[in-house]
Amino acid sequence: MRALPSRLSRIPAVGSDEPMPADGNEYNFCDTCTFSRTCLQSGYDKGRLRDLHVLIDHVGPFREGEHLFREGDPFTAIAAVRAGVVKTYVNDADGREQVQGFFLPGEIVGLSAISHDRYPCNAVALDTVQLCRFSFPDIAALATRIPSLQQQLFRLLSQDIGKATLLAGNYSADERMAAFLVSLSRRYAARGGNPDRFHLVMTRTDIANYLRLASETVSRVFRRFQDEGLIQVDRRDLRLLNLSRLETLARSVLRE
Amino acid sequence: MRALPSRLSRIPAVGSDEPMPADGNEYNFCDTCTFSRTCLQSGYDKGRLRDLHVLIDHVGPFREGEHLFREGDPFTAIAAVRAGVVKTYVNDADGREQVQGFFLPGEIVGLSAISHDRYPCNAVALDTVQLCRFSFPDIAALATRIPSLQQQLFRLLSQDIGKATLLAGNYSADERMAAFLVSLSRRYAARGGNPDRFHLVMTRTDIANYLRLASETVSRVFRRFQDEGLIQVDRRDLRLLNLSRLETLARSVLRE
DNA sequence: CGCTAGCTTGAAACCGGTCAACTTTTGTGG
DNA sequence: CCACAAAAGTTGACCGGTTTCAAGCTAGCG
Repeated sequence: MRALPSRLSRIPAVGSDEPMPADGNEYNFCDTCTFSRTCLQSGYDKGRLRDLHVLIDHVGPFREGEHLFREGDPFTAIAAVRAGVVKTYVNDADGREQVQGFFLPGEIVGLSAISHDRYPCNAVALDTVQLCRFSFPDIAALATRIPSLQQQLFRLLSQDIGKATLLAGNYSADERMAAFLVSLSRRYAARGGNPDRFHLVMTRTDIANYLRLASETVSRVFRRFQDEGLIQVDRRDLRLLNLSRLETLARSVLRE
Repeated sequence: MRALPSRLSRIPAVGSDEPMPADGNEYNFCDTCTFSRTCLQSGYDKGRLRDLHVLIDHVGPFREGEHLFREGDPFTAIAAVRAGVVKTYVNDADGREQVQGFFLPGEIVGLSAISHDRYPCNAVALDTVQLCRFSFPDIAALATRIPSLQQQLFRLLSQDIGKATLLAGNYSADERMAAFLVSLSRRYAARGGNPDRFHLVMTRTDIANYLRLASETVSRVFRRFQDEGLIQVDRRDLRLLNLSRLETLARSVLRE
């Protein structure tokens, strides 16, 4: 678990549900907030930056197992993960859990809810989670005045269509697992982490439910990958020993 | 195959690639254009309606087997299907075709391209296809002035995330087929067609590639559904004899 | 007529799921 | 700190749905 940036130290203490008060004098954009980063890159004037910033509620921490929202809750906001990992899932007809995605710091949760007025899935914290929460109606309204913000929203939504398409293919257990590991590796690396050594915050069952495999299969593939020298697993700690071979395996899933 | 509305008779003849000239005097919104319909419903003033309309290129017809765009083509426009059926697909590493979707009249093709500057898939006409083509940069710019248009775009994108998630589950061949048939039925019905009798424009292989099954499996399930009195198939002509049982089968896939 | 693409049907193989037993880890309370 | 229980993970044996392979069928078309 990486340490939080110092500017986040003013976040309300554990258990508090209150949004962070907007600070008119000192800007406290968080590094992980995709919107903020995008807008900063685009070189916006202070006024509009302030417009964006006042929409952001810094909420958290949520502790392991706490729900950010549940299926059927009225949809009001999307959220950028600032710290921790979020899992979204639904329960199918037989009560089985179908994991829809894992969201690492910097990634946006709740986009699939936009077309409804209620969340279509549950979101739960897998460890200690901090969020930037945006009122969606407000940010959409602001987007009408900031074209690049609108564009960013379109891009985020469109990207998620592509992601959702990935695991829809009928790939083998090996291909799925390799793609999962490569994807995690790249996403951690994109946030400054180590691309070939990280900690799995999710259980084997979570991974299985995400990849549409049985948890036993996940165990067996981990085992075999280790025997073949591709990875080294010690409980949740993972080392990717042969990233290029994993990428080859994942190639067809990730479409490269 | 349904007859085209009369107002489409002025469309350029077969083989022409030219967009339909914008007609300043007489509005010729097509019934199938989702954007136009939405904006009409929202009760917009004539001026803005005109703004939207001048963005629309009426293109076509494309004949069976003709490509609307190919993977890697520069992305410029999304398109509403006005008539006919479009199939989108990619070729995976082994050269196998992976069908991503079928688009009936009124549906939008190309949304997943927004996050890139190139189309991430191929789109081909399965029969004679007419399109309304929108320059995406232009329509996004217009959306900054028409909030409900922006909202409509957000909703369309978000819906596609949900759709893509549907077939990602590990469902049985029966569930997949039932969901496919029910979905087609509803989409035809939404456009004034018969919900329990329609023509499949796609081959068994297309269906199989879409549902991630072998084409033999599609054949066998069709057979069994017919033996069980659920449907009646004669080549591509299909009757749904027991829609409610099909819906029950499809329930877990369609999440109801 | 015969060719071809699309489709159907049967038999066998296989991948992954299910079931069951067991081990390891984690958490809790005395 | 230990005892105990519950959760998570591993491993093996078996089973079943789908795919694969192979052969034959049908409709459409030159």
